[in-house]
Amino acid sequence: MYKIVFFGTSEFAVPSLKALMDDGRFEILGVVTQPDRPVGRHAVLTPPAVKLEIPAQAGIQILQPEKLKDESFQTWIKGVGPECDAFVIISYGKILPQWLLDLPKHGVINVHGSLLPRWRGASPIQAAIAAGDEKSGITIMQLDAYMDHGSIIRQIEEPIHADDIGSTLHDRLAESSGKYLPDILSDFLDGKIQPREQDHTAATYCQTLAREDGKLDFTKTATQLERLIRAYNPWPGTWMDFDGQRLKIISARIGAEDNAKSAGQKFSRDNTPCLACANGTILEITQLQPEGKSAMTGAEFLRGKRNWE
RNA sequence: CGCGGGAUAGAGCAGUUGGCAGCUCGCCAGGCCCAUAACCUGGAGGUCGCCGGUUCAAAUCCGGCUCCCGCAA
Repeated sequence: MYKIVFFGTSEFAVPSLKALMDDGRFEILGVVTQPDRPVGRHAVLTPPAVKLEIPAQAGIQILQPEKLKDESFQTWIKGVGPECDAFVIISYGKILPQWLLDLPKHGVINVHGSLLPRWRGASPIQAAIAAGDEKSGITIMQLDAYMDHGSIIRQIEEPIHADDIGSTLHDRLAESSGKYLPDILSDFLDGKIQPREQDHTAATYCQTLAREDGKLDFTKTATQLERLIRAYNPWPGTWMDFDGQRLKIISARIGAEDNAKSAGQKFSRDNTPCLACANGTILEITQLQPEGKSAMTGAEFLRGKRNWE
């Protein structure tokens, strides 16, 4: 049995953790995840998704160090690390320092949500949809000292559909990871797979996203914005200013062009609120959400808001 | 007790000097039309989130409560 320690925090890591827990080839000596954080409107202290997946009777040790330098964590990881075949890190949320990468026998294995070297960084799924990529996928790789830079063990492609939003692609990639990771990890540890170095000249990068990044810029084309709206749904979401408030745009489609409209102009067509974008391209808003209100369709929005045009 | 918006017909919203509850849709019936998601006529559908208070009279003023949501984290 291979001994591993699992580092992971968010939903993306859950299918992989479950797959490894259920697989007799692996013994999980511990799960390292972020501390419980205040979440939501009333800042309720909430455990990370990964922690919630671990049944109490599994007897798996859970560690939630605030910092990797915490003395108790260091003592534990340095004790258990050298007997590990590998650490598996998926969506953990911290950069692992070199001393930690050096602990396990075969290093640290990472799953990244893109086909590296494309989309290194913190938001590969949103970046792929926003860029109009036709396919995405997961990369199982060795972690080295640079971000998403290590040698590739294996990649699994996943097509991006025209109606994919951030969460749907996220979920498929997470499932894909859970489905393939155990076998690939096992083969790698058996020495059956020789990792290959990335083509670093082909690397592209994406940033950590914040809510501000979701502000729609109507000097872009409707095609670009429609992709962005899907990519950023549900996180970080896209929005525009209207009536002194923030209007979240949940979904939209591309309408027939109209060169008489100027970029950013609001109008309606067939009971659907529309926005003019670059070069006369038109975005038809199908679903949106005003501040303080629940999500509604574009037609519903127009019934109450007479000042859209 | 982090800041803020909201709850009125099936949906989206108006409605404060307190005085019979409205609009745009949808729905039902009928009409017009070759036809229609278009147009015309009529109709059904509300304990105005809940509890209490003030008043001759409360959607509206006062107090308490529940739920939904935007921001922030």
